Amino acid sequence: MTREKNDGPQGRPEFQIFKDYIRKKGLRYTPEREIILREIVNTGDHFDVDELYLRLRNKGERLSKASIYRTIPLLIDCGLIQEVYYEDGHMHYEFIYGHEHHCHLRCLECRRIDEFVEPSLKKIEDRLARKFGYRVVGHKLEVYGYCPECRKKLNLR
Amino acid sequence: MTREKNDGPQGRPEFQIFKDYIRKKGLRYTPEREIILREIVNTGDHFDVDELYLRLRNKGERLSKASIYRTIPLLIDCGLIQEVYYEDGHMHYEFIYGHEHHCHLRCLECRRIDEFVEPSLKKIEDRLARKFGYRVVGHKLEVYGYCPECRKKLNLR
DNA sequence: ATCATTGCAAAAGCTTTGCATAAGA
DNA sequence: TCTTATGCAAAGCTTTTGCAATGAT
Repeated sequence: MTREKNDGPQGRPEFQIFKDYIRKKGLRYTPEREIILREIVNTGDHFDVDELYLRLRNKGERLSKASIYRTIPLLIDCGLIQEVYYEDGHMHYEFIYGHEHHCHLRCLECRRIDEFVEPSLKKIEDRLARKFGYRVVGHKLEVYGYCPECRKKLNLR
Repeated sequence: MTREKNDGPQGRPEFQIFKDYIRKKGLRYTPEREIILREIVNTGDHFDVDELYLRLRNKGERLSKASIYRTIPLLIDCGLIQEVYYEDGHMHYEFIYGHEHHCHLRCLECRRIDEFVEPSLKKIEDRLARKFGYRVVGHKLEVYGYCPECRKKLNLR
């Protein structure tokens, strides 16, 4: 019986990736680290430290914010999450493993965020790599403006 | 005799734009505000608060960091500068007035930043506007990877 | 038995703010 | 004269860090 992507929380590849990363670095796979990753995997979206901390607290988990701050660089380093943007005085992160690479469209008024896939960026990357001699590994595109609702509300074109 | 773009510092349109903005808002055009804008215009590139503050101090200008922090939102609001990215624990800004809209290509190793113009993003904006019903006003694209020098140094493809 | 990790509280660093004084308009 | 702006220092926040205790391997 082969393990599938949704074969129970611990069967998800994210946990194996994290474990392998931790072991390879000679670190330790602790309950706290697993709890943090599980919460990120389960809610599978954007998050920030404070919000993640409160969510875990409300579920009765007892762990410190310091542990979250110390775990985040590890999760970034093994490619499970990434920084998305800095706003309201703190960083916002996003769970990316297994998600098709996407970009963000954000409303400047209500802060709603839509996601979109833009395949042509691959070509742009290639062109830049050639033109500047870079080894390109990724990009972040954020398009901003006003969402349909706020456009109406603000009487914009 | 018509005023040209480089007809002395005070003849540059940036100052007029800032003055008009200040007046329109019922604020006051102070020496401190002008000194800050002049430094940004003259160095015409990326900057952060601390660096700008030290540069002005070294030139013998006596003004406080608080004034810089209070002036920045005004300069953003009238479109003379913009936030570029948050790194090393603080925000980085960029002087944009009169600069062709460009995107950034950054080296993850040495932090070098190259700029490039990518006209196809206009089409992407239009497509998104139609598809999501947004009124799109701008975008930020950052492509990252390793510059030619660091590629060699790190032995990357 | 080792040595990394945790929680806590303190420290650090950037940014904001309260207040008395200065100074545009 | 009336208000806004400035400088300073304190406060506010997020994030980092030192340390003793804990726990993974």
